Amino acid sequence: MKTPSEKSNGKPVNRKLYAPLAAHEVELAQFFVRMANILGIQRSVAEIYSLLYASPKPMEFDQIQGRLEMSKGSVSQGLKFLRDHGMILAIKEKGTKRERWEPTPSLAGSLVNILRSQVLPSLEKSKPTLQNVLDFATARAAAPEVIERIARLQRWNSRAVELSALLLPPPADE
Amino acid sequence: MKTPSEKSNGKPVNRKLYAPLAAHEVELAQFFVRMANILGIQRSVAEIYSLLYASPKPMEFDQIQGRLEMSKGSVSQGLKFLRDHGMILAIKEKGTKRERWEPTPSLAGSLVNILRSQVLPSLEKSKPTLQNVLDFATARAAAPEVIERIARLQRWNSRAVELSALLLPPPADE
DNA sequence: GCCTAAGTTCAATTTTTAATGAAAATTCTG
DNA sequence: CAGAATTTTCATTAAAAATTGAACTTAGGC
Repeated sequence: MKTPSEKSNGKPVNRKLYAPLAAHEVELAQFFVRMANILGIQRSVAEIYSLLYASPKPMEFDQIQGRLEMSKGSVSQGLKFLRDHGMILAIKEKGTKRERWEPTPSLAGSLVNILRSQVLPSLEKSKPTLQNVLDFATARAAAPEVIERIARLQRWNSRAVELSALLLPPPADE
Repeated sequence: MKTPSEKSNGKPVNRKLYAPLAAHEVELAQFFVRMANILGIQRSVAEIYSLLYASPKPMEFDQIQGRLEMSKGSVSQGLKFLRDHGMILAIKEKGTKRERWEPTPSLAGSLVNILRSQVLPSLEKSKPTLQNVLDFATARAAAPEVIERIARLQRWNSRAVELSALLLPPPADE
């Protein structure tokens, strides 16, 4: 007969196998969640990153899932996001199957990656939109002050795109 | 007998009284909604601002509600947000009861106000949190590299707060 | 000072976004 | 290359956020 700590396949359930978060881990997560909110990044991603950030050694999938009591799906998606944005690195030891994860050394670099992917696309997408608006408004003979306002917006947006591209240059390789 | 365009109090319903949005107004709203997303501001607020921005003259409550086909509650809350962040100004003409609204001349100033209220508080709230984390971690004799990471985070945060306070100074009066 | 028009508030509802977990896909390992 | 272990995918569910509208409040006109 199976104990409650076993699934039908005999594999032990994660619950209770991993230590609950320590006080400093909880507070650090609060910090990262706040920062993530500003950037429009979801809580689960911030929690994963925070855990890795406070860990003295790289962590593997099941540890992350167990200590955060989070679903497999969320861990998988969270790690994917962090990987895609260059925020974590895989440490692959020979002889082991599972990968282990740690934060990339440069948090600054990670931030730049995030900003580039979260903010720049919106700015760039706006260029043609604003040109359209200006064309429309001109064609309909809108009030001159309105046309001037829109033109100002367009100049702003262009400068913002240029500035961002300068501050957030794409990585040389990849 | 009442027509369908009248309510029981005899006051005409707004529907059909106001022109639907023109193409350039729709596209401009898309632009402002995108920018609002970056800043974590809701769609309805962006739409109201956009409408005022594209209007050659100040607009009153009912016009805004009618042209955007938006509820009274949303218009009221949206105008409150825009007012509170110095993004719109009330034009009060003598002899009229209703106020009319227009965007403040300086969009740059408005942006600064938004950033100050949306971003700064998170940065500032983090200062004590990070100090706590550091204290906790030290007390538990966490790994030195973890302590170093957290200390670095704390220095970053402090500098971010200082820099923000510098770039986004509070208005002199009010 | 009453009455009505104008605007605000907030509980209920709708919409949007994030998390879950079972099934599918992939990847080592023997 | 079979088979198990690990991870990913994605339809479903749950949670969070935004919107609505009716009741309430406030401000002006008479």
